[in-house]
Amino acid sequence: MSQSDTLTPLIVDLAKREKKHQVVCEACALYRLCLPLGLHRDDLVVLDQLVKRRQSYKRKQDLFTTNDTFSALYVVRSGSFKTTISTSNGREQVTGFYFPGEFIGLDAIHMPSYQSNAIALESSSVCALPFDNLQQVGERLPRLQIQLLTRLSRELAGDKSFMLLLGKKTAEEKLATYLISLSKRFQDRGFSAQDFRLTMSRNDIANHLGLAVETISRVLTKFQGLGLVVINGKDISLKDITKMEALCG
Amino acid sequence: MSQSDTLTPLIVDLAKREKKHQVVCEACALYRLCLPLGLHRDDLVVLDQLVKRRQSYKRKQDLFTTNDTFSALYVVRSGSFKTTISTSNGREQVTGFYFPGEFIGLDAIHMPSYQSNAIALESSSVCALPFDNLQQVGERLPRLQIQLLTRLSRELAGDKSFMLLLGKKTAEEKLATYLISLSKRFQDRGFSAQDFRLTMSRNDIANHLGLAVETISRVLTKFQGLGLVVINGKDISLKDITKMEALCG
DNA sequence: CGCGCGTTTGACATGACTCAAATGCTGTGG
DNA sequence: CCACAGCATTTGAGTCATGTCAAACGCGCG
Repeated sequence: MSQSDTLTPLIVDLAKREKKHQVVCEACALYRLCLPLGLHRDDLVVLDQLVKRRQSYKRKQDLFTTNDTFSALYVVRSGSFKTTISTSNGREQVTGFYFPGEFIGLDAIHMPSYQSNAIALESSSVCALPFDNLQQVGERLPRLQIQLLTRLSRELAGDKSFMLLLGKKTAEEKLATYLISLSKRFQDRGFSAQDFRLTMSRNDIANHLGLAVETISRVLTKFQGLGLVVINGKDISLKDITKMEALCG
Repeated sequence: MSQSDTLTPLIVDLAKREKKHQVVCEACALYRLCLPLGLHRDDLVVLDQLVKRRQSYKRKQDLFTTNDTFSALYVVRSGSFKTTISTSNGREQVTGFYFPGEFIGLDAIHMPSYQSNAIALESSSVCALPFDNLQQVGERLPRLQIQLLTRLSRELAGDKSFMLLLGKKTAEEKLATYLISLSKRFQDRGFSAQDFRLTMSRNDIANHLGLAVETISRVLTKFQGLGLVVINGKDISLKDITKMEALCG
């Protein structure tokens, strides 16, 4: 079966999407970071058909909640999200933060329901990749599957080194590591590695790093005292990234 | 291209393997737990051709080390392994334990090199899945790719809830959670959920849970005092799994 | 059988937590 | 546009869970 059989209706569809400002993958600002990377042009057309674009969420709104039936993976398009899980008695752990181009929901693949809660930290939007289709389409697009494998593997590796942070690092090392990690991620996304905005609350940071809010506050003021950072509310400026990296342990 | 083109030489090859006691996947005791699950019979023949069986390792021997070039995924066939990563200044974190049927190396997919160290805890053996081939073959066997996605996703979900343990649980809750988790894994593998052997040292357990060895010792004796467990060196017997689950927090 | 490592037990130290209170910021309604 | 309410952040003081250090014990391997 040739792919061009299905091509004509698709092009019409894509045109419709353009009208609704639903930028096709190829034209998306995240193109370089997102799923399509490594896909052929024909593959992209198929992917474009699959993606549900521009779902918007405002601050504190749930993208999904534990036990919601698993239906789609999400790619952050703008803004940021946090994911959390909880103990039976209600203690909560922030398991990750997600920025544009990053995937949310990878830990629920082939589970009946999501394994965590995903909450917007600010006004944000995502592309949804309905997983049923993704799987069918994936069988025709091996490169798509490989992209998924790569993403999963990368997040897994990240979580392993986060275990090292949680298990073996001091409060200062944790915060330094966290700031450096954010800095790198923003840099990868084409933003400043030095100046950025902490869209999550101090509470979220503390929770994520396994610390108390007060400790975050104290360490941040200490870092500021050392001239390592300048802090202005949610805005932070890393004044000596090299020295900060040395503090990561 | 029909698959039977390649079938005849394969059958000869499989016969050779049988002679060398290299049990084909279909006849393997781990069949139910391992990769082949969900594959069709024809697929299995292809997979069998790919797998390098019966690589043996003795206690403390490395399966791979950080920065070794990534070449294969491994499935534990017998025995057990731990994986570790380290800070630049030499502190080490045990990131996981692996038992028969479980995959090692998933965090290195599409990386140039392994991201961790994998070390045998006892005399153990693995099946190696060379990844170059796996990828090629995967393009012809979507079900294999899906198995891989599922495995990765499951390990990711496990690591997320391990973050909850490291970040938010007390020493007692950590150890209780750990013991229950082992119990479940052994049960899944057809072994007793009550009596099993801790193949890893107290040090490894402590390290993994973000605690000191002494703390493990103390909590274990406390659990024994409460009649929750009976401990005999590396052998442990869970005397009240329900009560232990209640301690998991 | 003995050596050495792994484990247990005890005493003490401390990093980070908890509680408390002051201060600052943000979004909302009049 | 301002003022206030309510939440987030900071700072300070005291406590505690778990770590560190030290020493005895015992099991398993050669």
